[in-house]
Amino acid sequence: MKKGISLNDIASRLGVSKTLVSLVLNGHGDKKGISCETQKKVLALAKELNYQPNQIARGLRLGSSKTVGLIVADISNVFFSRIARSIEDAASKKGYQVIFTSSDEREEKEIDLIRMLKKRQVDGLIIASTLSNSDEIQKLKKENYPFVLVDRYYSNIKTNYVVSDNFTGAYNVVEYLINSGYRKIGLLRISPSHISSMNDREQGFRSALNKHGIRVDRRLVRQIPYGKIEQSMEKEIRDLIVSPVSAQALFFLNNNLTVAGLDILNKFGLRIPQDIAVASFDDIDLFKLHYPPITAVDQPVGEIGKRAVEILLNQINQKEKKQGTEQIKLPTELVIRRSCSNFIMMD
Amino acid sequence: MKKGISLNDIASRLGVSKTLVSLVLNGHGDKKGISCETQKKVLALAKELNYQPNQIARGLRLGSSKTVGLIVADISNVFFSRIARSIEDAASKKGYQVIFTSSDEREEKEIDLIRMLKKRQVDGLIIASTLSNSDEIQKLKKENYPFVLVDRYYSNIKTNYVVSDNFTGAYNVVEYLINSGYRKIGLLRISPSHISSMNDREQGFRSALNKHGIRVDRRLVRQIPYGKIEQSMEKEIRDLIVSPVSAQALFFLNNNLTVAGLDILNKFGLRIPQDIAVASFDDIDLFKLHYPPITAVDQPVGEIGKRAVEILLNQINQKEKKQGTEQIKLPTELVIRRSCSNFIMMD
DNA sequence: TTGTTATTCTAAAACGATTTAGTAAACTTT
DNA sequence: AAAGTTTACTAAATCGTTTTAGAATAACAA
Repeated sequence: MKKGISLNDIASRLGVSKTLVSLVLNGHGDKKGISCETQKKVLALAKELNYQPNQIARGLRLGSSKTVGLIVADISNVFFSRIARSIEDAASKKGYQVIFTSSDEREEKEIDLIRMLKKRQVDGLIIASTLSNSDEIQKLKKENYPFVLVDRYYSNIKTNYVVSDNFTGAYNVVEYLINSGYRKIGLLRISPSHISSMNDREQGFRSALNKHGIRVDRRLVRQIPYGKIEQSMEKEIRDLIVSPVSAQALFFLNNNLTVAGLDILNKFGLRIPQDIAVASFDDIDLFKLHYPPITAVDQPVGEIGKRAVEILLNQINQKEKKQGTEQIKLPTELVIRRSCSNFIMMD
Repeated sequence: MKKGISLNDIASRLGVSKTLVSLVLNGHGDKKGISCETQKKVLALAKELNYQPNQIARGLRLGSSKTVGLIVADISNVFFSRIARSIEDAASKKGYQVIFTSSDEREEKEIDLIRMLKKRQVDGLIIASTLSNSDEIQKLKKENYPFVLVDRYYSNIKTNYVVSDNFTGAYNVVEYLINSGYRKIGLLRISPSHISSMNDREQGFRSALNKHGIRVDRRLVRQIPYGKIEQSMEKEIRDLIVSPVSAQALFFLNNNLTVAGLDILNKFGLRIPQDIAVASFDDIDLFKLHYPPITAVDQPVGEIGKRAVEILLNQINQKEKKQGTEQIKLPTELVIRRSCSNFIMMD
């Protein structure tokens, strides 16, 4: 492979120093009193040779790679890929590129990825963290390494984070279900149990039930391990619909669960909402087109990414001054469709 | 922010040269005759200080960043995010990380991204290229810069590529439609017209019609600009169903088109397949769960990513020897569901 | 002539690793 | 004891930038 053109190549061809070339190309020519003529020559040759500065060398010297790392559970999950997209857009507007990685909701893998990305000198991290033990995040904080959590946060550490208001989002949809006449609402969530978004949603669920004087039947709350959704869903749903549990409605805590759940309901020949109502956290295309369309809580995905980048770049660029952290909870939107129509006003 | 531990830090604490430290940590200690004792000391201290080599410095010296760049139309599109995921997995197994970027199907943006990634010294590129003019790709080839095209290729240049067998995939589904009794089949594809995957699919469509003695009515073939799918779909479908065009079936050439199309069909109150049949290239979750489930051509997404990485890393690691290129067309699978049941054997 | 001040440019260090080409000391051989 | 061989290590160059500190020349004033 042809090696690229370097500052040295330009300098030696023109018989000047590479200092001069660097100065000119970085626009410091006038300030540093490089003659107009010389500047023109340099610029012309740089253009002719299509000089592209080596960002690795530049990064080494400047101590910044103009790169941020992103760690999510799975980049092929719509929710994360949409966040990723908005992160890419926001970052590239500021001259940063993004390295995407997937932790598969596995703690060791996430820790490895953090290390890997630090070795690569990314200037900061955006993490949808899956750690039960937040030591690694503590460490980042202690080192004053720039990072922002998204989707999930740790209530015991004060860090930057940008998440949806999961509690309220869940509260609202459950309240809506209750108002539609449902009492026995099954909840399907992802384990492990330390993912804050899942917990907040579950709390929203519990809180709405309490508020309306409905006791939470623990048999109505089901945990499904990430990575085993397809395998476990059938059993969980069976357990939920069987008497005496007899769930009248199912609330799935993310889009993966809902998709898997719909598949099983379909397989069981259960009609929505006549036989069982369905609501989902996370709104995706499918829910709009599904028959019947599925009621869902829409998260402000684009905004999450955008804000996360904003905060991260801020922290990166003022790394010296130790500054405060930002905690952001963005409102969700309840998109009412036809998967949990009122018992009475059925259409 | 605390700066990381460098070779020098370790060396000076132990009163040895950084050469020695580097040698030991890279496992060349024995070969270079470093005493066992000294090696132990070095390893111990490196561990204690949690030394992590600076990959940027390493990359500069070694001329390789252990990073590959990926350019797709839109990372938030399921098709691409799934490819991306398989690329990430395959690459990370070999110690490479991936920088993901989205071109939005815009040529200038793609060219910018190629330049950007080269400046960043990525060791190679994987591109779902949207260029009408393949000069930029030619250039890469001439420079012997390692790259692999995915999803789309250029028939006028011999490059590495990994794509689905789009022609056959389309041919088969169209033949299936014909055998199911449909004659007037509308085609909805993405413009611009130089995307090879779209063209090959269209050719497969035309070829199947010809084979069965059906003349291709040009009014049945519709181009929809990328980025204006939502806006254009309504008009295009209206034009397709109106007499005398009167399409009996619609074949959408990618998942975005299908999703938008289903939305419009639903809006028009058209029943599938009673009023109109539907088939899609690209199979996604939604089609399985849609009512009725949509017949689709499934692409071997995971395999595309895996093979692309394989070929790319091969080229990277034998960059000296100029080698041949690999052209790979992977078979697709026709997933028959209920969106284009036979006119006669309707269920 | 000498000293001062611009003007225009450059040498060299630095970033942190790898690697080539050694060196110094100890030990072996004859 | 001289020569050769091991053993255990290191100095310095290198990758391609940026940046500090300063040099060389010319122009000007005294």
